[in-house]
Amino acid sequence: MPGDRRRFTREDPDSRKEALIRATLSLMATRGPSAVTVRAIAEEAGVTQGMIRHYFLSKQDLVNAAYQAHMQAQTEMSQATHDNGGGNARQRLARLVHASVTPPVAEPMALSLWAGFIHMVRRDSAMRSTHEKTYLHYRDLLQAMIAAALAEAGRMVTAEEARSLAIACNAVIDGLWLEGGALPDAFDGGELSQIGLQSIGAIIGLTLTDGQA
Amino acid sequence: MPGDRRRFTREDPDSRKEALIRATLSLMATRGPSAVTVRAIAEEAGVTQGMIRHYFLSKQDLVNAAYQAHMQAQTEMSQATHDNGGGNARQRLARLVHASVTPPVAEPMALSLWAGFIHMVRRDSAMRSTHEKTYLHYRDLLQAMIAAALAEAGRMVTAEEARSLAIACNAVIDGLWLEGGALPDAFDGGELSQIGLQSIGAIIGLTLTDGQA
DNA sequence: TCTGTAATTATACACTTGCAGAATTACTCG
DNA sequence: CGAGTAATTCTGCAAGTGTATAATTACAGA
Repeated sequence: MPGDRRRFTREDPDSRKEALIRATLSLMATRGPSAVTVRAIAEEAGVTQGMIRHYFLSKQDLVNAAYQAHMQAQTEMSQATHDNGGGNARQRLARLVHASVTPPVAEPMALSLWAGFIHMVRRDSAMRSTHEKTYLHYRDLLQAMIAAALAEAGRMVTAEEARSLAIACNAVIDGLWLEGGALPDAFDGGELSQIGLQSIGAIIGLTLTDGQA
Repeated sequence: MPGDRRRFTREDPDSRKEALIRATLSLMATRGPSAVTVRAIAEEAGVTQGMIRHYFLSKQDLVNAAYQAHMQAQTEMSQATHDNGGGNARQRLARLVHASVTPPVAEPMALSLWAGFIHMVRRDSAMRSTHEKTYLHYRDLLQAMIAAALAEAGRMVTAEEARSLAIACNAVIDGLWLEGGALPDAFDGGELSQIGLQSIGAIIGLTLTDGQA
């Protein structure tokens, strides 16, 4: 009998891919890597499982695409924070730090995603390359902003010093991001941001907390 | 015919459990959560899969036990660093920081383990409780040592200040631990330790790097 | 040495997994 | 309107999963 087959409409290939990627990320974040099955992805995306291999070479290929999409989105979020608005270099650095340890960048789901992907990153060279590129891109951005803020205050630093400072500040940010994501209830609202600004200020020798609470 | 069945010797229950736990951790660290199957665990431990349910209620029960064993080992490692040797509070703090961002605490496998467990931690309340306890234990230790080092230098801080400093220093340590584990080849030997000591020194306002390279 | 028993192995089962290909349907173009 | 085609659904499959239980074996104590 006709009609017992599920109705469907043809959609734009890009929007179908995007739906599958979104479904993959959602499952990975909320229920972990073990829940990322072709059937679960398809259900979450509102299609049948055949679509995965129709639009991607394999499930792993879809997962890789999802990872890249996630990393790109994260990069663009921090980039936007960096570009937007005026102020001097010191104020822009403060904004970047603040944005990096508060939602939507720092949230439990982002941490879950990161954890879910990290062991694939170690084995898959394409994912590893994406990973390193994203990480170093962020750190370079941070290093440039630190150097600019210091120059603004009349302090010139060597590239080597700037690198060390960037690694240190990046560690503070990553650490707070990690702790906020792992124990979301252990910190007051704004506490992590406040601590981040103070510590990074202390490390580079500038005050970043004026204008804050 | 007799003899086509695999030979075995009866072993101490504790050593069998330990072997299964070690196998679980090894698989989780090297090949990720998806590789942690009853058959793989059994092979790694040199037994047949029946042993898992003979010594544990379920595979999940074994995984929980492995997580607890790992966390306890990590705690004991930092505890040992803290207790050992003399020196003043400032020097002991420096040793703790150094130990926390160098092997065997900070290494790629430890990061993989952490990532593999973290999404289970979110759902399983027993694991979550272990997680929080371990984390807060370490942070309290750090906070006490920071307060002691400051007191030694004649600076008294309120509990609130000490808490903030401990969170910040913990973030530096976690961040360096994370970066060292995620990109093991991106840093020179001793670089992370050096950066950690300098940054934490800057945050709390003490010099921790004398006697270092 | 022999027997009892618990440790260990081996086998079976129901279920899930990723993947492949056939069947069907919605839309495009003449 | 009617045919072609590609998107989508559907069904099946071999391999792998955790668990349950039966079959065997090593060892302790009489």
